[in-house]
Amino acid sequence: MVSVAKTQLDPAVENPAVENPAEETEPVKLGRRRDHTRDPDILAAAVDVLAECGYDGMTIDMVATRAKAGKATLYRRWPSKGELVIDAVACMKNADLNLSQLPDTGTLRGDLIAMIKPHSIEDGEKKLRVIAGLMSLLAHSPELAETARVSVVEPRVTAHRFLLRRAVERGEISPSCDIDNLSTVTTAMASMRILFESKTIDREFLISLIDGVILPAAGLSPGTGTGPVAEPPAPAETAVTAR
Amino acid sequence: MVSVAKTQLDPAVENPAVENPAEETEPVKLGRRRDHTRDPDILAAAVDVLAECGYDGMTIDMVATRAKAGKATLYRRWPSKGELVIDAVACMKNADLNLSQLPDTGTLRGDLIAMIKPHSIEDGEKKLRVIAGLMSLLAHSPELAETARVSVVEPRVTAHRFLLRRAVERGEISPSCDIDNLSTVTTAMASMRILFESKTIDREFLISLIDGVILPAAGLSPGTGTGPVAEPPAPAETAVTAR
DNA sequence: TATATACGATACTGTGGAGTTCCGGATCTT
DNA sequence: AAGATCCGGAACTCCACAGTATCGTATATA
Repeated sequence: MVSVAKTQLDPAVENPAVENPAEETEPVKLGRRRDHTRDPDILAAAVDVLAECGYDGMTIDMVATRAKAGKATLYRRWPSKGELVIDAVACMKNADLNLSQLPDTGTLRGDLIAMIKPHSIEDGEKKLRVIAGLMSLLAHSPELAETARVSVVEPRVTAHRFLLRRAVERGEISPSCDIDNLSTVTTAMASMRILFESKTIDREFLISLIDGVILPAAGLSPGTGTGPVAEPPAPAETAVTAR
Repeated sequence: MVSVAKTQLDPAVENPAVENPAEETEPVKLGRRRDHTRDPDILAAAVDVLAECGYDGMTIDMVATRAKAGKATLYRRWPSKGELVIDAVACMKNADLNLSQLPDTGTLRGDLIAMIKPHSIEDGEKKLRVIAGLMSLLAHSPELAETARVSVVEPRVTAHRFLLRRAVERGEISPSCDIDNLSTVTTAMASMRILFESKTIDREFLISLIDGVILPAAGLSPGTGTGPVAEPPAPAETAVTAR
């Protein structure tokens, strides 16, 4: 169940101007052309339904109705429910976490706190609910699992890794820190909270993770302000290049 | 879908000797009696199928066949698929993590490492796969969500919390440590790894969590306990016990 | 022995949803 | 204009599965 996604990714099939000489002959283009401006609406509707009902609870009719489209329209664009879902999950990626317009406050704690934004939290919760809804498929569909990971988990972990590496370069924390694990902790703990405990993520929880886990594990003791108040039990031996 | 579980928990309905005077009249007990020694087999079969196929992929026939039982037998004992699943999830709890026969090596690191057992890892992975298979239901069934949490997450977090508290009482780590978050980190990270990354849990990963996250966050530099230390990128100044 | 229930096995019923087809109308090419 | 394809909408087919009923057999009470 659920095989390969290709729609949305191969403009040659849709664009009349492009023709692959060695490809299967795309004979002509006659009649009314497909309105691709509707694709995002349909995919967004699919994401909404996925978040609410999960994969098995979602029906094509639900998606079509919510997108104010006909069922046949959906099947004209995606060959099956599974492929529609794969595209829907993949299109969740966009979001906001652009590689390097991340906060740069000068301290790791400042950066981590600056990443706490209500919009980002809400967005993350919804995406996690989508993942939860199709989690039973992930074990049997490595492709979907990878798509989900890249869309939801990967961007957040990458952002944290970036901030941690910069803190190392800045000399704020030791290079011997376990960057890989530390950059995953917040996402893992937030996932646990949403998926298993049915709680929501709030600012207080995220700050408790920063001050109670990440910063101490990085060798920093949390200060009250934005600045680093390094006061570990053992004196830090690393080169303290205060920015 | 999926309502209340009561089977297995009310011996009065099954035991001929017990009769509730104000209850519904249990008239008599005639004919062949139900063989309750089969219950565990059926529930175990249900857990197996759940782990492999998820809730929606699981059929009653699969469970009956695997348990070498008849479909009617299952419906004689559980009124619906949903209630069977609730009981199956609840019966995963037993396991091994008895409250206080946990390791006591004298050091936090020793205790945490002593908790790493192949059997426990394998058991945890299977249970997580079960949870993954019915995760889309958890959002709509708080009862099932709580049952799952109590069966899978709660015991492990509680065990870690116990070890951390003992380390505080022992004076090994500071009472100001964020015990609640730290006792959840390992389970959260392991869940992330299995559910999102389709990786397995191994000893190396768990030790890297202990030495890279938990102990540093608790204010301990790794190497004070027994056993090998996870290899950090930078030269460790601690006693290098090359295994 | 007569009666009643549990057992595994199998056949049956009912329903919900994936996927298909057809419709009247709109939009494109030639 | 003619023909082809799109659109939203609705009716349709097909099938898998939850749940029920039945059968021959086994095990219980009275």
